[in-house]
Order: sequence, then structure tokens, then C-alpha cells
Amino acid sequence: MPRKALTDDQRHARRATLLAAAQTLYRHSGQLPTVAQIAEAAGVAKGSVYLSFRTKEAIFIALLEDSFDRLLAGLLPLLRAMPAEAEAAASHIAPALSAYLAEQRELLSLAGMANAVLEQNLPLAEMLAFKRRLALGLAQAGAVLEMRTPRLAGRGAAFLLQTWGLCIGLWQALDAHPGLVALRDEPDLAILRLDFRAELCHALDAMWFGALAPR
Amino acid sequence: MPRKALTDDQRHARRATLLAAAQTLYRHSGQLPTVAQIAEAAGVAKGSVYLSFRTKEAIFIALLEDSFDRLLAGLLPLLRAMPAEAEAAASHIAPALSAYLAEQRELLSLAGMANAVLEQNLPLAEMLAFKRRLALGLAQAGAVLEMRTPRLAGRGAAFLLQTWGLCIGLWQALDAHPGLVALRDEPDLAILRLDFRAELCHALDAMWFGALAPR
Amino acid sequence: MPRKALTDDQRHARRATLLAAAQTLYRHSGQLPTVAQIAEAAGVAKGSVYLSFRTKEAIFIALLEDSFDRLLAGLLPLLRAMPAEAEAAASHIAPALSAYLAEQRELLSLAGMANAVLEQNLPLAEMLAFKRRLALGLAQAGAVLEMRTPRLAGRGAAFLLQTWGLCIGLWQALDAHPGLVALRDEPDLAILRLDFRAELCHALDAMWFGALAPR
Amino acid sequence: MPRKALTDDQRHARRATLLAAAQTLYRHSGQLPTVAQIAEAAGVAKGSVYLSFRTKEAIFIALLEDSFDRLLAGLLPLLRAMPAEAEAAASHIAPALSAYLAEQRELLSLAGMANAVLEQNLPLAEMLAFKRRLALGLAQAGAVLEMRTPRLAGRGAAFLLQTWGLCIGLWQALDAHPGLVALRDEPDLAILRLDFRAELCHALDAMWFGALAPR
DNA sequence: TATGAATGAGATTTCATTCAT
DNA sequence: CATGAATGAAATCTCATTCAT
Repeated sequence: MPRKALTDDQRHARRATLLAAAQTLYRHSGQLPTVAQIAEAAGVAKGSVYLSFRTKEAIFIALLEDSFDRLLAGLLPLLRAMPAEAEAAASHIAPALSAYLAEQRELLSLAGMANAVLEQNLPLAEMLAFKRRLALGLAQAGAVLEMRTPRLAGRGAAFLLQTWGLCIGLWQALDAHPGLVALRDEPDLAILRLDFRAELCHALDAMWFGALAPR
Repeated sequence: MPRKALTDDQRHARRATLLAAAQTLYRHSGQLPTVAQIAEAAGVAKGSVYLSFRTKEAIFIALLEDSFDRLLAGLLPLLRAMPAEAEAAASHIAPALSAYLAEQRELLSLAGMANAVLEQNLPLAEMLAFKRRLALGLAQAGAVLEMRTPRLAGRGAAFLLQTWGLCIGLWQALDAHPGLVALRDEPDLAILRLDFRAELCHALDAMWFGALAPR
Repeated sequence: MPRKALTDDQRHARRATLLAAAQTLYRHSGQLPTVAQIAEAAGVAKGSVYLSFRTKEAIFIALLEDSFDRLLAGLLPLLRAMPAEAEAAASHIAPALSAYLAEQRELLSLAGMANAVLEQNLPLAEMLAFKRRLALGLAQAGAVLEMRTPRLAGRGAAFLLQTWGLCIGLWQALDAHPGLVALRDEPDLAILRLDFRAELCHALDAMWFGALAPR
Repeated sequence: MPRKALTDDQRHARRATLLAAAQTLYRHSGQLPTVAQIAEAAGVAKGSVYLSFRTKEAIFIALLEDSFDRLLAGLLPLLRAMPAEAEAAASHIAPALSAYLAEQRELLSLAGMANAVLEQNLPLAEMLAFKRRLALGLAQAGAVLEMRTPRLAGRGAAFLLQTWGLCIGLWQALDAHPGLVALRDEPDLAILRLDFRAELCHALDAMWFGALAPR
């Protein structure tokens, strides 16, 4: 009998192995690893990487997509349980979301690379798939959100996109090279040394309250 | 010391020429140009670029710094003229800031590259200088802001940093490759096709109102 | 031994399928297709190609061999019907051979690749088999030729090889990339745009007349 | 004073160094060497090769061009000294041309690669320049030829192209891998073991006589 | 026999930076 | 100061071939 094509499970398992290797390398170096590094870390040959991903960038977009899926998966119940009143809603969302994202360095970090780097060498198909997933997730979550908040009627997804922008932007504003020791000590730079989680919590609280509060 | 002054002028002039060339190339291609391209556009030899900048990335950080300076220069009077009441303040800031930034594609775009790309190959000194300038500017504007809004006492600079994060993050969330034609047409992707200025205005309004309104 | 006969048939059928696929792909792209492409076009798995051919190049050598066989099969009756007199002989051979070859792009094209490319990665056995077939065909046709032309006594095969060289060489001299549009238009390049069939006819006529005419 | 741009002499010298290295490697291996090999043989860095040639193939086209120029340079006086009578003309040209080309393995060998390999990765500009040179050389030599032979009036260049085709084609028909030992010994393959120079001489003599002789 | 996943050598080219002049 | 030739590390991706099933 011929050796059968890989089952979906196997295919998925290999992708997962590569994604895990890529994520680990990225987390530790802060830079996009080379395909050779990823392959070695995953214990496969360089060429084998291209059986699962069309370009190197596709690996990281896949990573980002997965992270984003998990974020949405966590966000939906949060939105469903959200109080209707503005202040309560903000207090409900901001701490939970900021705490979650503070744990997801790679998500934010990769998201910040998406435009500048990843999309440069991404096959059109992969790119569109990614964008569609993003759009779909936002639409779903936006619909849930709108059910809780009449004030956002028709703008739920857009507001979530603004929220998402705040998260990734604030991360970039506060993120710093690990090697930048001086940042740790210099008093003038204290402002850039703020705690990401706390700041994001504040900012989210303000934005959500501001968007939901009656005026 | 006329000779030195002249030299300083010349030095500054060359820097300005290079910066202008780099900015133009970046604006038109959407990618970081090569040193050779910058040199050619500026009418100097490739090696001469390194008389003014220590690395290629330093050029773009300098560009970013300039843009940031101009932004602050425009922001300060805006803050000084800001009404104290929350809703009025938000209505005062949001449209002006979003309109200004909508004109400053490069500022936002470069800012989005700062972490992912530019800082990877930036001499420590340049990096610190940039961060200090950023911090100083935020501190100044933060002080002005705090004078207008008791509610932000002690957190003016931090709030401006959050605002800054919102601006660059939202830009990235909405920015898209010009080549991505499908994005223009596909209805599912409509959410990613929103108008940056309008969305930023909304988001800023919400965040500022939320931060300033008494609860 | 019915089983063996059947197996041989199957083997032959598969080879034929692969050869047809390879030829089609080569004709349409003008380049040596990859093994993956051939396998797909033939409807078999990549690995299965290697059950019929030891290397990719062997496929194209086999193709070339077939074309050559057909050429000889057509040439033999032509030679047998050739008039003895030089001018008549040349007028008999040149138009027929040039017309036939003008229809056989792949034969000439592949023949031109034989030395440069195909033989680089051809197992010795295949190479020898190909050369033997070539030599045998030339010897046969040469013998027939010599029967018609006493002037070529002992040099019939050699003369046919010269003729063969003229055909493939002239093809290369006149062949041009389809993409080379400029060649179509530029007047300076007119010389390289001559009609292959007509030129070959001229050249063959001259060479055969020159070789057969008494001096 | 700034380091001046390379003079034409220097530029030419470097090109010549690279060409010599490439030719030597090609002669000894029979295959297109890699850029790394060429660079090493020429004593320069890999990247430096690209200061002189846009692609690897451009190197070999340049080599071919040079060889072709030399061939034409030798051919012109030969044509000018050519007797008008057909048999004498053929006896004048055939031995000289075949003797010269028998010394120019690389010319013929590279010419055989031009279509199949070299033109695959040649920038359009280089390709056209090569073709133009070829066409120009043929036109010049063709004009000289026509002055000596009324019979070829209007077809001098075309006839030279046919001659050229004969030369490169016959070379390919007789060329064999050095590694192909069996060819040396097997009697069946004797036909493919003929002496290139002698065969080319015969073929040229026949073709030129046939083309010039009155009928 | 048939499959097709896995291999991994291998090659081209780019480009930031240096440094002799 | 200015130049631009020279460097050479770096990295992606292809593809013929193998071999476990």
C-alpha cells in the first residue's frame, strides 16, 4: 500500500512543532529567527519547513493568527459577561484584558511586526487569509459587544479594532530592548519604564468608559 | 570660532539633505531604502552617509525624532488652550490631533518600525538619545497637561504615552499594503478599510473623555 | 510468461506516459520541467518517476532518442529514393529534411541541451545506450547513403553526422527566447530573425551538393 | 582628494581577471563554475564579482563575446584573401577555420550553452548587447564575403550564420564527456570518436563549395 | 509496486559598512 | 573631508533523489 498522504492530524502536528520552535526562538532572541534556526530547533531539515509554510513570514503570521484566535476565544465570554453600565463595563474589561495581554508578549510583539516586516514577503493568499480571519473575529466579537452596549450600535467591531490598536501601540511605546540597561537606571527615562499591564489597564479603562458613558 | 560654526552649519545641512532624501524615498516606496539609494538621492557618495550617521537606522530614528518634535511643538499650544471640562477637552484634542496625524503617514509608519526594525541596529548612544528626547518631550507636555487637568495629576506624561500608543497602534491596525487590492473590494474586509482619521478621532475622544471625566 | 509480458507492457506504458508529459511540459515552457511537474502531469507520484527513469535527465535523453529514431525512420526511405546526381540529390534531401525538422522543435532544442545539460547528470549506462543508438542509426543510414553515392564511400555515417551537426547548430544560431521582443523589431537584429526552415534548406542543399558533386 | 572612480583601464583589468578565472575553471571542469569559485580563483570577494557583472551568466556571455570577436578578427582577413573560384575558396576557408576552431574548445562549448543555459538568467540588456554584437559582426563579415562571391549576393551574412551553425553543431555532435571512457574503446562508437578538426574541415569544404559553385 | 514526505546540499545575490586614497 | 570599490556575512528557497510504509 502506498504511503498515505499525511493525515490532517499529522500535518497539524508538524505545523505545531515548527510554530513552537519559531515562537521559542523569537521569544528568546527578540528577532525573527532564520529558517535554518527554526528547522534545527524543530529537529527537521531546512527544506521540510517549506512543506508546511510557503515562506518564513507565513510561519510568524500563523503564530500571530493562533495568538489572535486565543485572544478572541477569551474575549468573547468576557464580553458576554460584561455589565451594561459604563463604569462597571470598563472595570470589567480593562483589568482582565490587560492582564491577559501582559502575558502575551509575542502576540503584541509580532503584531507590531506584522505591517513592517511580515507582510513584506507573505504570499498574497496567506495575507488575505490572515486579514479575513482578523476581520471575521472582529465582526463576531463586535456583534457580541453591540448586544451589550446600545451606545456602540453599529460600531462594535470598529471600537474593538481601536482597542486592539491601543494594545499593540502601547506595547510598542513601552517595550524596550532587553539589552538597554541604561533604561533601567536613568531617572529621565522613568516614563518609558512604566509597567505595561498597569498602563494598559488605565488606558483601556479610560477608553471603554469614555466610549460607553452617556454624555 | 567662525570655522567651527561654519562646520556645524555644514554638518547640519548635510544631515538635513540626507534626512530629506531618506524621507522622500521612504514615503514613495513604503520600505526602508538602502544606503546607496539614500546617498544617490542626496547627491553624495555612499561612504559619506556614514560621516553624518553611524548606521542606516540612525537616519530613520533621526527622522522620527524630528517628526516627534514637530508633533510636540504643535501639541503644546493645543494643550495650553484645552478646556478643563472633560467633554470639551476631548472635543478640543481629538479632532485636532487626529487631523494632524492623518497627515503624518511617515511619523506613524516609522514609529511602528522603531521597535521591530530600527532599534535592532542602532548604536546605544543614538538609542538613548532618542529615548531621552521622547521622555523629555512627554514630560514637558505632561506637565502642561497636568496644569489643565487635576484629574491627571502625576500621570500626565503617562497618559500622553498612552495616547501616543493609541495613535501608532491604530495606524498599524488600519494600515495596509497599497498592493493589497483585494482589501479594497472584499466586503468581509470592510472593517479593515475604515478611515484612519475618523477612527482615531473617535478613539481619542473616548479615551480623553474617559480619562478626564469625573466618576 | 504472460505475467512478464504484461509487466513489460505496463512498464512501457508508464514510460510513454511520462515521456509524453515531459515533452508537453518542455514544449510549453521551453525549459526542463521539474520532476514534480512531470509526475503531476503524468498523474503519478514523484517517487514513481524513478521506477521508470534513473534520473531526470534520462527522461529527456529517452525523448531525444525517440525523436531521433523517428527522424531516422523517415530519413531511410528518403535516402533510398535519393537520385545519384549531386544537384538532384541535394534538391531531394534538403527541402524534405528541413521541412521535417522545422516541425520538430523539441528534437533540435533537446539535442542542443544534450551536451550542455542532459549529459551532466546521466548515468553512464543510459549515456552509453544513447550513444550506441545514435551510432547504430548513423551507421545504418550511412550504409544506405553510401550505396547511392560512390563519392561518399566509407564516409556516409560521418557525412550524416556532419549534416546532423548542421541542423542542430543552425537551430541554436537562430533560436531565440520567445520573450525577447526586441529581437522581433530591431532592424540590426534582422539577421538573427531568419526563417529556420529556409536557411536550413539552403545550407543543406549547399552541403549535400558540395559533398556529392564531382570536382 | 576623493578616491576616483575606477578608470576604464582598471575596470577592464578587473573584468579581464574575472573572465580569465571563469574561463580557466570552465575549461578544467567542463561545467559553469559557481560565482564563489570564480571569485576565489580571481582573488576577490564574492560580492565584488557583482560590481563587474550583473549576473553569473553575464560573465560567460562576455567570454563568448570576446571569443567571437577574436574569431571574426581572424576571419575577416581570411575572407579578404579568399579566391573567387568555388573549389579554391573552399580549400582556402575550410582548413583555416577548422584549425582555428579546433583550438577554441571554450568558444564552441560556450556557444552551445548560450541558448540552453546562459540566456536563462541574463539581463535583457546584456542579452541584447550580445545579440547586436553578433549581428554586427556577421553583417560586416558578410559584406566582405559578398564582395568576393557574386553568388552569395545579399546572403553573405546568412551564409556565415549557417557556417557558424555548422561549427557549433558539429562540435556538439562530436563532443563527449571526458569521463566517458567507454567511448574511447568501443568499436560501435567509433563514428562518434571522429576528429573534430578533420570532420569540420570536410563539412566546411563541402558547404562552401556547394554554396559557391555555379550550377 | 507506489507513494510522497523528508532531506539537505547548494547557489545567487544584496547590502551595510569599512577604509585606502 | 569625500569617495566608492571592496568586502563577505547572511539568508532564502529549490529540487533531485531517497526510502519507510
